[in-house]
Order: sequence, then structure tokens, then C-alpha cells
Amino acid sequence: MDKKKDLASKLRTSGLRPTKQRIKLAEFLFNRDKTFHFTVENLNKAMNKKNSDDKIALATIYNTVHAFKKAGHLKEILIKDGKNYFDTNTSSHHHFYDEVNNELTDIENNKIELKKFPTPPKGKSIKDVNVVINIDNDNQKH
Amino acid sequence: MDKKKDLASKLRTSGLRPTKQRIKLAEFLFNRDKTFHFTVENLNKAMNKKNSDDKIALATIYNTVHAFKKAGHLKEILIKDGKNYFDTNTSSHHHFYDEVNNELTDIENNKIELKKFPTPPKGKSIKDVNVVINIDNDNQKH
DNA sequence: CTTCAAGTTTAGAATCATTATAACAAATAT
DNA sequence: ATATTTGTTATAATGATTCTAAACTTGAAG
Repeated sequence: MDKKKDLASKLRTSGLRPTKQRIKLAEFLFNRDKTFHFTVENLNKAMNKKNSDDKIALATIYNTVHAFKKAGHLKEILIKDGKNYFDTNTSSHHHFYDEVNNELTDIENNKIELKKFPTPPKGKSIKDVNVVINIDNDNQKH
Repeated sequence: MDKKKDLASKLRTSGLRPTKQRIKLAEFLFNRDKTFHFTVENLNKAMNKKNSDDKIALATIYNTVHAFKKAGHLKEILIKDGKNYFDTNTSSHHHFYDEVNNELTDIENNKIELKKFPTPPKGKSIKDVNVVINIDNDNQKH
């Protein structure tokens, strides 16, 4: 199977030993068509379903997610409610956040353009711009 | 002192009984020139310094901050690192986030304008747009 | 192939932030 | 005033994340 080899070298190039756990997680996260949003809790549930053998320890999931993030394979997204989402789409982009269903959707970078732009404080430069558009069901009272 | 009376009625109009604790917190938070950004931890430290009498229980600080938020006197801001900031500026506005010093700065709403705008998914409408500009020291390597 | 050092995984303990509990106190309405 | 409601408090409980130290893998070197 080539996919596994590819993942192994992807890991190796990032300075991560391709262990069973990392490969399993990488397969789950990166062998997809669409980008994928998840929380550690989600991921843990998905990987450790009832009767699956070779469960992965929660600590390992945390470690691995952080390692993947550090290596640039995942992006961290901070939304309301202190929920920590990760996104397999690491390119610069923005998000809809559906507060009703707690769901994130990507917005491609070119769908949003800033017309005006503030100057950053002295000695500082812009690293990254993050837009979150909070959405609600229609006919919702606020 | 008029200020205290004002605060008391501000609280009352929000459906909040003006208790000692709420008034003390409101004084600290709202009797300021500039807008103020804080975390619950910050606020707790500030209110419960070493030898001050009448300390306020941590639970009360949480309760009060949430009550103030519900009443529209505080805005919650979610930034990197799972840090929960609150902002005494409740008008719609955006933020610089200085990752080096963990500091938030307001950006007035009119300093940022979106040129392009994605259409929200069917059945959904935009509630709120949130821009966070992450800043870094100049000459930082990424 | 074995061996070994360095890097990983693991279960469980520890920590941190936040929320729940339930007894007590203060604030309003009658 | 007194009763009823609401708020405060210390402490316990929860939930998410990180730490720890022991056991296990991996890749490199003989």
C-alpha cells in the first residue's frame, strides 16, 4: 500500500518517527478529500471505538495532534466556548462558525478581502489574519 | 459618591441586584477611561490582593463576569491558547493579538472593512464577524 | 541480525480552569 | 418587619489537558 509509505515519509520529513499510532492517526486525518475539523475529544472517540483493537492512548492523541500542528500539518482554530478545533486545511483561510450546531466550515481565503486595514503597533508586524463569521439560524431572536 | 449610585442603577436596570461584590467589580471594570481586557484569573488576582479585606470568592467572580456578559456589559473574546478574555468594550470591534506578550488591543470597527464577503449557508444568517490580527515582533522568524 | 540509545507510548496521577452544591447572608416585596 | 427570592461562599466535582515514570519501539551501529 502506497498511501502508508507516503505517510511514513511525510512523517519522517517532518522529523517524526513513523510509529504505528502516528500512521494510524495520519491516515485518518490526511487521507481525505475534504478538509476536516475536529476536537481532540472527537478524534479520540473516532479512533477508540468500542471493539477496535490497538486503541491509542489519549495522551498520545494529544501528543500527536500537537506534533502534527508543530510540523504544520494541522491548524489550530479558536472559537467561542473555549472549544479547541483543529483543521486539516493548513492554508490561510477563514471560518463560518455555526453556533447552533457547533460546526465549523472553511471559507477560502479569496472569498474574503479586507478593504481597510489597521497599521500594527510599532515594532510589530502582522503574522496572520483570522476571520470568524458567526452564523445563526434565520429568524433567530437575539 | 455618585459613581456608586450610577453603578447601582446600571446593575438594577440589567436585572442584577446591586450587591457589594457586584458594585466592587463594576467599579473596577467600568470606571475607566480606556477599555480593559482581562481574564478571570487576572480579575481574581486584582480583586483579591494580599491584605485586602472583603475578598470576593472566585465563584462569585465567575458568576458576576458571566452575569455582566449576559447583561451586555462585557464581551467575550476567544484567542489562541484557549485563553478566555473579556473586554469592557462591548461595541462591535476587532483585535490585535500580540502572541509574544499575550496582549490584546482593540481595533475600532471602522478601521477594518471587508470588501468581499461570502454568502452564509442556506437557512443561516450572519450574526457577528470577528477579526483577530495576530502580531509578532518585527524580525521574527516563522 | 543483535544491541543500544534515543524517542514514543501508556496508564494513571496531577494540574488547571470552570461549574455545581448546599448552607448561609443580603436584598427586595408584601 | 418578615417572607421570599436572589446572591455569596467554601468546598467538592468535573472536564480538559499535561505530567510522570515505566515499558516499549525505532533506527543506527556494530
